[in-house]
Amino acid sequence: MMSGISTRLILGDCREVLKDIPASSIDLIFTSPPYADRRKNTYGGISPDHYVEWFLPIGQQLLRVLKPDGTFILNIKEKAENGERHTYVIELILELRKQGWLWTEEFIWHKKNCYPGKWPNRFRDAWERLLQFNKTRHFKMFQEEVMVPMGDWAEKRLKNLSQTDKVRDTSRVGSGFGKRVANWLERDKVYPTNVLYLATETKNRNHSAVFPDALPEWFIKLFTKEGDTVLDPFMGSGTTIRVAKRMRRNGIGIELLPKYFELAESEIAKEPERLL
Amino acid sequence: MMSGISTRLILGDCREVLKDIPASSIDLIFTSPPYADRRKNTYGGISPDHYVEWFLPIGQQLLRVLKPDGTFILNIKEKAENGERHTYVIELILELRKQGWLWTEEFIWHKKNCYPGKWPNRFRDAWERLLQFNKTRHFKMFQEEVMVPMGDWAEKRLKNLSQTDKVRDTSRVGSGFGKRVANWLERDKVYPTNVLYLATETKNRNHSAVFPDALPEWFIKLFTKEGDTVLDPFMGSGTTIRVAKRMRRNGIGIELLPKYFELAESEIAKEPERLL
DNA sequence: GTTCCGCATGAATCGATAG
DNA sequence: ACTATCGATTCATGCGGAA
Repeated sequence: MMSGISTRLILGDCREVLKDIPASSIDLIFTSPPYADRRKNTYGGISPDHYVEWFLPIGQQLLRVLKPDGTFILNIKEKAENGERHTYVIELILELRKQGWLWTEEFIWHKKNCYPGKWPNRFRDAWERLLQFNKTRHFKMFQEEVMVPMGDWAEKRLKNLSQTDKVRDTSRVGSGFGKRVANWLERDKVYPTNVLYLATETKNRNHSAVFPDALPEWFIKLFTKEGDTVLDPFMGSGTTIRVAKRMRRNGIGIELLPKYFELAESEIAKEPERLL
Repeated sequence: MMSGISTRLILGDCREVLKDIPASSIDLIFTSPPYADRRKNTYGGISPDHYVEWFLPIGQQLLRVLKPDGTFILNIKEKAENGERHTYVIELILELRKQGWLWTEEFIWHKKNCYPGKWPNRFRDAWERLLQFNKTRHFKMFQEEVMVPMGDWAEKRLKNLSQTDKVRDTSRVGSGFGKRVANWLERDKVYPTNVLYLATETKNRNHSAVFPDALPEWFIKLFTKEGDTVLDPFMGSGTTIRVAKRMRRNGIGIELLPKYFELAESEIAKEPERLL
């Protein structure tokens, strides 16, 4: 094939389909399972009280198919029920750890424009969890790929290096100190934090996506290189796999409902790969 | 008493002191307990593995002293250890529910300026949890008190004003157009979300763990009225109780260490109550 | 009076080194 | 092997002095 990458879309129940995927073959799993996206009737309508036991066999398969240095990002948010936040998400974290997953980090998606509404006992929910799990402590991470422009601080002050930083740097033993300072002086980008402040954009598409392209894009940049493989076992309308294709990553998307599967197929077909 | 409100500061271990506080007498508990293994030289550094069992007796007392329609806000963040996020905070949530607490909501404090640093496997941590617990589903909440002056759309409307209009507006003080702009600013208030985007406090160098006044202030406005009572069992340098005094709420602050107790005393003494 | 700039310093985390 | 200590890394903010 010219492009060198492949995009596989599979119609079916990921509890079964995942069994056919080879072990240690996936670099990044990025997914937003039902309930995070309110698809209540999918998968027979999982009740919150049975969510953990429903998810665990899937977690086991994901653990199998992920490469040792790969990463699993789970986008999820518990619903409020009877005036309380339900506990199935935090229970799931504890159970996935028992399965062998490392709970490496919890990123926050801070939604710029969240769903409107008003309730007597709570405000609008403007954030979701992006739980990071890994198989080992030494996973691939390409931090430079997601650096962001420096804040007002340096833009206004012409990238001044504080005296403290100079002293701290000078005090370190060994060679290479001058080079490091030079790098600092010319730097205009900084590493991001574990909070992603993104809008939930719905424009330019005729359906409402669960999350904006920028969300999977950020994690694909951070945890994979071109030619790596991204898996989304709950593909939905195909955002993750479509973005993966655009970024020249191999994609495997699994979706149970024909309606979503066909939508994803057509959306992904339309998406061109980025030029080399 | 002229002021009509009282501020009680108690030097001692809250595990003991709380027993002397009458049942159902507190409207709001806002506290930031020592984080596991932090402030070792001060609180003796509770180890992560024993954090839950250390906190539970305190949770029991807090449940007793809180009014049925009162609220308990717990500011906390788990540390990273051996490359993983520790689970003691989410375990604490589960255990507090077993104690009878309702886990009503989880607010996020998105820190504008988080601690710097770089590691091979994670980014800077820019958020903390503000866990909301209640005794009943029908608690006091004064949402109008924390409405934010400008929503996104109002902000955009102001930005869309031409520069000429802005100049004309400032040059014609009291003109009809100027009043309308002022009205936009005053009138277009929207309810906030469950994410608070605030900077940490860096000016107060006497205590290592100060959150900005705006943090307790927001929750005091949201969950209490003038004359209500606010409790902070881990007072530290006294931010919560000082803000409560300024806002004409009764305050009860408990602190174990004489050093912080005296600091809190002097800071709170300096703080004037807001005029009626 | 503003604006600008120098500077110290944080509820951090990891890896290496030492006991 | 396991724990305790230490050095290295990093950046937004507010204060105070200067222009």
